[in-house]
Amino acid sequence: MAQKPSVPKGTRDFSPLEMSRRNYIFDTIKTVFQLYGFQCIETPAMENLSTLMGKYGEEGDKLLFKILNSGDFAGGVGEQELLERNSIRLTNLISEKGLRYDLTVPFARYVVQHRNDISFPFKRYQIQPVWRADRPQKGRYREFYQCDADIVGSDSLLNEFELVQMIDEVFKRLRVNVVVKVNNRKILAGIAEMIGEANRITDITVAIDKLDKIGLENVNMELLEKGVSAEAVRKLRPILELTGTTAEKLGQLEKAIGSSLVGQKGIQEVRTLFAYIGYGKPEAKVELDLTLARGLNYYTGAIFEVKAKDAQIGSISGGGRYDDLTGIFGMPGVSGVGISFGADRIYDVMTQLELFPEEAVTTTKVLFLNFGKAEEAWCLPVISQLRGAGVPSEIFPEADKIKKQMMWADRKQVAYVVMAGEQEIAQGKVNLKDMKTGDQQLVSPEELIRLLSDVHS
RNA sequence: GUGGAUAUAGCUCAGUCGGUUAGAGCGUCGGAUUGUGGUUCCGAAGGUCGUCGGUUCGAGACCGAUUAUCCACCCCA
Repeated sequence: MAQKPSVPKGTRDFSPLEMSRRNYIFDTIKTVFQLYGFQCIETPAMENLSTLMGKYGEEGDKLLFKILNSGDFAGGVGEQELLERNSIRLTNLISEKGLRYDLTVPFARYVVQHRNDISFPFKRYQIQPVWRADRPQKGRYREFYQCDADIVGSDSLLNEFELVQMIDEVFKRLRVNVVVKVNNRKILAGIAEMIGEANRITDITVAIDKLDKIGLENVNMELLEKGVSAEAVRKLRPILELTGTTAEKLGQLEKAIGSSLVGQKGIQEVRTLFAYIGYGKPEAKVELDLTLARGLNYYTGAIFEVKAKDAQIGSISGGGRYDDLTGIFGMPGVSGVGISFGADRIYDVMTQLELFPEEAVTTTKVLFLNFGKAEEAWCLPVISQLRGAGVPSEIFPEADKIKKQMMWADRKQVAYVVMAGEQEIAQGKVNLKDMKTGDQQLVSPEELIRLLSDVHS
């Protein structure tokens, strides 16, 4: 046997069924984005490496897919560099482009590059694949889609609120039960400041992010290992153990870190956001989670994360505010806030919970069986009329056995089959079969068009 | 980058202590039924047991290497 073909690891094919379901998710997200006034843009799959490198930390750089220069890419490499075997230097010589790692950095580049054509605040959405060279595992791919919505050029917390509303709306429409977790980097900074470890904020946030996964004791151990003082760990403990309503948590937190300026600002922001949320009355549970940290280091204000209640798959959506993302591209002082829906994980959750409605499958509505040349000639004008009326219709291209044609219709999940053979045509009618119930009725072509273009669609 | 597991038909997997000719279910194809699918019955096709080497009279099974895949960690959507 020939070698079995395959796709690169972490990548996937999508069948017609999978695609109609994926499009159901994409369409829902797109509709909600547009409902809130976001406009669509696209950026290239590849970016200059100079745009991407250094934006995702040292780890991130390793996870970038690099594209080999075209032509004689080894031509410019000297003996010296080859002998050195320094991968990073060598990479710079033979690759100057990479596949995008997320949609936020290309968007920042876009904003800087097109600043004269954009009127701020700029609300954009973008639904495109991104690539990461990490090791795939459950719910984790090397090629996956992100659905991002960001607002840049506005500091208002109304934007944060709008994003929470959109999260709520999207998951309401998809019928996925979620918890929206909210936190604020400024509060985390305040905490770090108060326990006397202000410059260890990254280590601290990364560690406490794991709280619900590995427990308090392990978090403390990790903090100590990273060199955070025992005194600081002791001080941190009561803050991590805060309970109660959001207002109660904030009250206690204020006592604990109120003397930190940045901490106080954070508390204020969260209060304002929750006040807005109070007006919006979202269906999903929105809660303040002080242990929510999120990895991306560019967040400076609010951070969001969405988890599916009934499935264990990690976060299916997340985002936050970044005060100065465009600064690295030479455009300081532009604040942005955004969210990203992980369509692939949402798909996995919905599959697991069987949440896809039947209508999510897009297929032919009616198939005309093929009885031969004479019947074809009679059917084709009827099919044209159906299509004209917006009914997805087709005729089986071969005059195969009826059984075979029926089987094909069944597998394609066609809703109706029309049989117009010699008998029916003699009466000027067709036999319409409902594939779900098996019922058949003899109708005229006019009735057929009326029936199929009717309510059902 | 670190650790663990797996690899047998298109798919999911069984294969006992190393012993004759490699097993099932599902799927595919054909037929029962030349104008009726999703249910039933009958039949058929489909395998270099991931690859290379070793142990042995004998290897799908044991050992080594290699490749691929999956899972977990790190990190993340």
